[in-house]
Amino acid sequence: MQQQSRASQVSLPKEPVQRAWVALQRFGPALLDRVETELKAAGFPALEWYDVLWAIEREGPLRQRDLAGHMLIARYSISRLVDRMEEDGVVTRRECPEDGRGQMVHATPAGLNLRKAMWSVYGKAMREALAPLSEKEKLQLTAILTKLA
Amino acid sequence: MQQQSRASQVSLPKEPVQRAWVALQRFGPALLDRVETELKAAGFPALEWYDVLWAIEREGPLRQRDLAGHMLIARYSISRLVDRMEEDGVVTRRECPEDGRGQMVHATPAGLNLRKAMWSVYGKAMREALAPLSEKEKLQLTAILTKLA
DNA sequence: GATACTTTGTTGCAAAAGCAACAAATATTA
DNA sequence: TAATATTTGTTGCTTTTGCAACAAAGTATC
Repeated sequence: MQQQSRASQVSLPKEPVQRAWVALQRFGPALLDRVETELKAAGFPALEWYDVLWAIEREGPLRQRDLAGHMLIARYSISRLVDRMEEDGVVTRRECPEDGRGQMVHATPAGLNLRKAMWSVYGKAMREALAPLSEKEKLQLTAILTKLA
Repeated sequence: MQQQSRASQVSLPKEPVQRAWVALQRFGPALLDRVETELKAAGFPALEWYDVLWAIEREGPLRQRDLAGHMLIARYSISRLVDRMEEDGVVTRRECPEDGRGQMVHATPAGLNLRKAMWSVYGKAMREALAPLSEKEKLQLTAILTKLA
C-alpha cells in the first residue's frame, strides 16, 4: 500500500495475547511494506520474485509444488507468478523427468543477475528495517516466531 | 491463500538479521492466514471488517482518514472497503460537520452484532494461534515488534 | 482575499488474488 | 490390473488491489 503520511495511532490492548497479536498483525506487515517499497522505488519487481530466484539458486531447479511450499503461497499463485517471470525471461519451465505432471523451474542467467541486483537493495533495506533491534533481540524474535510456525 | 497440504520446508539462514527477517516474513503471515481461514470457514468476512467495526466501536464514528491510519492501509482501499461494508449494511457514511471533504463512518446495529459474532471465532483463533508462547514470550514479542514500528 | 499547496476521498483502468472446476499424472487399494 | 483417490498444475470468472489522475475542501503564503 505504501504512502502513509499520517502517523499510525496504534494503541495496544492490555492483555498479553491481544497485545502480541496486534503487534504481529501490524508491525510485521508494515516492515515488509517498507522494504517492498524500497525495492519498487529502485525499479525492481516484488519480493516474491526474489524468493523464487533465491530458492532456485540455493537448491537448484525446483518444482512449482516445492516453490509453493517454500513460499507458503497457493498453487495457482505460483503458476501465474512463474508465468510472469517466464515471460520476463528470468526463469524457464522444463519437463520433470520423474513426474509427468511436474514442471521444473530453472533460473536463466538474466534471473541470476536480477537476483543479485535486487539483493544490493533488499539486503540493505532488510538490515535497516531490523536495525532497531540488538543482535540478542533478533535471535529472540526468531526463536519466538519459530515457535509459532 | 489457505490450503497448504505440504509442510513448509523453511530453513533459516545463519546470520541473525536474516534469520529474524525470514521468520518475520514467513511465520507472521502464516499465523494471520490461519486465523483468517477460520473466520472464513465460519462464514464471516475478513479481518479488515472486524478491524473497522472494532475501531468504530471503541472510538465512535471515524473518518476514513483515521480508519486508514489505524489499519495502515491505503486511502483508496478504505474507500472501497467502506463501500462494500456499507452495501452490506454494517456501516453508513455521513457528512463530516467540520470538514466538507470528510466522511464519518458509523456502525449500524447489524455492524455491532457482526463484530460481536466475529469475536467469538476470532478471539478463540487468536488465542490458539499464540498458545505456543508463554505469557512472558508474548510480552517479549510485543516489545520487540514495537521497537520495529 | 487571491494564489498556490496539501489533504481527503473517489474512480478508471490494469494487474493480481481467490474460488471452483478441470485434465493429466501418479498412488493406493481391492 | 482395474477402479478409486490424490496430487499437480492450469484456467475462466469474479473480486480485490494498485496506480495514477482527479475534484473538492481545506490550509498557508503573499
